[in-house]
Amino acid sequence: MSQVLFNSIQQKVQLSEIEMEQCRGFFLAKKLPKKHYLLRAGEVCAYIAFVEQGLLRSYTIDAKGNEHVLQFAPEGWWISDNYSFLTGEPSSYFIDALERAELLLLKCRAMEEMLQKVPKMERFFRLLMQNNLIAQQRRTLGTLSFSAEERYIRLLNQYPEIVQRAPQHLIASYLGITPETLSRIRKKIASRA
Amino acid sequence: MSQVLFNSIQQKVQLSEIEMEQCRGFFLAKKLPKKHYLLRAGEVCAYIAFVEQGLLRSYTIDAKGNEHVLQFAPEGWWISDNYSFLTGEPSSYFIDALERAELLLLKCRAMEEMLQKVPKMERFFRLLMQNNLIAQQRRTLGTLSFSAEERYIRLLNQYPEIVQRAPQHLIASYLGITPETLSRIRKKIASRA
DNA sequence: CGCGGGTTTGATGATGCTCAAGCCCGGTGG
DNA sequence: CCACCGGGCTTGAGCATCATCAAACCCGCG
Repeated sequence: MSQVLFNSIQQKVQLSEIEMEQCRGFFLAKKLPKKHYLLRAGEVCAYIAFVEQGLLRSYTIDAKGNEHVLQFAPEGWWISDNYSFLTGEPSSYFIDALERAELLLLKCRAMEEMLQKVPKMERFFRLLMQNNLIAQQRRTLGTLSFSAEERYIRLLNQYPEIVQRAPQHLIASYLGITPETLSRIRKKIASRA
Repeated sequence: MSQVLFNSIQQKVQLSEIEMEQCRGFFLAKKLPKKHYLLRAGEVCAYIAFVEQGLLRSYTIDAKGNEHVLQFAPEGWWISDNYSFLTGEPSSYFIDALERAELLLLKCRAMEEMLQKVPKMERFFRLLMQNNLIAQQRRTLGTLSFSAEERYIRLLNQYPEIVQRAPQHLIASYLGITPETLSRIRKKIASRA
């Protein structure tokens, strides 16, 4: 099993060598070139993806035609549309590669089989989802409590590498502001420093 | 085991009579009068609470002294501070009762034992967390995509009973707007109807 | 070398906040 | 039973933040 994935799992549950080996078979390696899509709105999200290398993002396009970045996923992160994956309903999200990426895909069926065979993975995914939920709640509160500038600074502090690697207008979209506003915020911060 | 809890679990996993019976023992019944607290910021969140009856809410007070409602929890919902519960760190949330409530509490230790004894519950909590995550992501996108008025109307459609039961200034706080703004929005909507 | 996407800059405007005051209503004490 | 108190909701005026629209600029790439 890949070292990156191994570490990610080992942080939350202890798997034996054998269990690790058993898990390996359920994942499907995939390379995704820059700008290529893993998922498009309208399709059913067939897999949960673990990012070994590269940078992905998920986003949606709302009724007014505006794009909103939901998530960035660099190495060591998972990305998918949980709703579509769980229910089998068509997704309303897009997932694409901002940098060429190497992924480990887990299809729905394969995941179920893995959870049967290695029950500890049920616990792993429970903890994964729980941690994602905690982070998402923080983000929600952040958008309620803080100004655009404060949110940008918080993002800079928490995920500097993402701010580095993603183009600025996508950072703006993630923060829920326009590219113009982000540009002005950066100017203002720079003038203070 | 309580009927409400039974239904909530049965929606996600199939438990036998015996398993249900086994689970029951791990929960602790508690009545919480109106305005009483289940958790205060600074304390460690000792339990996950299932709401059998009544209405709870979690909120935080930010650095500027503003209150932000994170969640409402009527019958059939779970509420806690996942972060504090998982890590044992002090919480930064308050949880209190907007209506007198009947709860089933699950302490950390008891939860672990239950997961040992009834492994299906690990799956249940995984699905619970996953669904909460989906809902939370929707909320985040909602605050990015929609105006205050649109968000209020969406809340009205999705959770009319919560809008009914919670005081207006808490609804405003949940939506991330001031009570004044919500009042004006309601006036505007009424004048259209 | 020129094209084009992304970023910057400027001017204007809308949405929602702040502060202040009045109102409505339910609960409490006289 | 009534008077009063107080919290929550409403209303208004002025203001801050951020969006919109338009134009210029920058720079990597074909």
